[in-house]
Amino acid sequence: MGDELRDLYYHQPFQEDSSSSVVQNIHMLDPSFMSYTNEYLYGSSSDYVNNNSLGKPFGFSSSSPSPFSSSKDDMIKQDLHHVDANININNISETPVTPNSSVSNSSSNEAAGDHDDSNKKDKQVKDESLEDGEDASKKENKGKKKGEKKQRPPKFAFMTKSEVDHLEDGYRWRKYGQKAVKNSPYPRSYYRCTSQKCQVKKRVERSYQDPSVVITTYEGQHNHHLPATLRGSVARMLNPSMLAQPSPLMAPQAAAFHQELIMAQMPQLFGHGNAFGSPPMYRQNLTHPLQNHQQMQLPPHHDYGLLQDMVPSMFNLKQEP
DNA sequence: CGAGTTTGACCAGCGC
DNA sequence: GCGCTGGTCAAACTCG
Repeated sequence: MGDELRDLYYHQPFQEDSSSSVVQNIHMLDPSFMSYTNEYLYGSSSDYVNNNSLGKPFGFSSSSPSPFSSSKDDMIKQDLHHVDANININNISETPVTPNSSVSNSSSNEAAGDHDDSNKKDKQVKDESLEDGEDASKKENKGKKKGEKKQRPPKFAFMTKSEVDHLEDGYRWRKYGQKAVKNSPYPRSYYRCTSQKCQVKKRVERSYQDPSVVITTYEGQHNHHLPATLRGSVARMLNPSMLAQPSPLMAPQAAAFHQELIMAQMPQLFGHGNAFGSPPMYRQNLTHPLQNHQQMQLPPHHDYGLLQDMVPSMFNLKQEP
């Protein structure tokens, strides 16, 4: 538990720059989200996997126990998470809470309490074998030793207020499954990166308690570049303040998903009737505002030539062959 | 026609 | 052992 909690980060991709009307808009959009973020946060994405897979919100404070706590142990677990998260916040005072997203992260060396792990490890074995073209492996892996522990890719989860379920992040994903989430009217979708040899997966589900919140969990790291076209459009589009380099305090996995978090903010930029577009427009297709970026009113002092240089360097953080 | 989505079936782990 | 659940597979389908 301790190790994974050390990897918990709160990161704010936006500078609190009053010159940016965009940022101001974000704060005005959902003033309640600060308290939401502070209240609902688990210590790690693996915690999210364990607890939220049962349809619970991303986290509960001890003062607001989950209505879906089915046992005393669950309640205790939630209290522990809350306490640990607070400790971590105190340790990382320079990384303020994101106004509309909370981030959690865990390493592959997950705590012993992650009872869901072994299940997924076996699945991973199955996937890897299939990739090698061993048709019979699917059956063979059934006989794997029970106690055998396999390394899992790092997981990284965050919540985003968004009207779209699947947030555009520059990568291409193929949906490979959808499951109903217990105690939630909203299904969970499973995506896999379409790039060959890239094992990154992500799960997307909507919080049952606050349907405007999308919970995205990533597993693994991309071993390839972003598609060039998307990279370019994103670079031209984003406010430089959003593209601040990941905090040196961030874990590698967190840094790797920094861009994802930024992109996750974009519905906030475009989806609430501000200068960039109306909510239905965004709901329809996230790329619309990107394509219409010429119409944006950009803060006068920002150097967008520099910006375009910043983006690839930031994205390069994701590459870890 | 290829790429992506849908959806029912299947599998493994866990708790009782 | 059984039922429940999360995760994945894969055939059928849709879309551009």
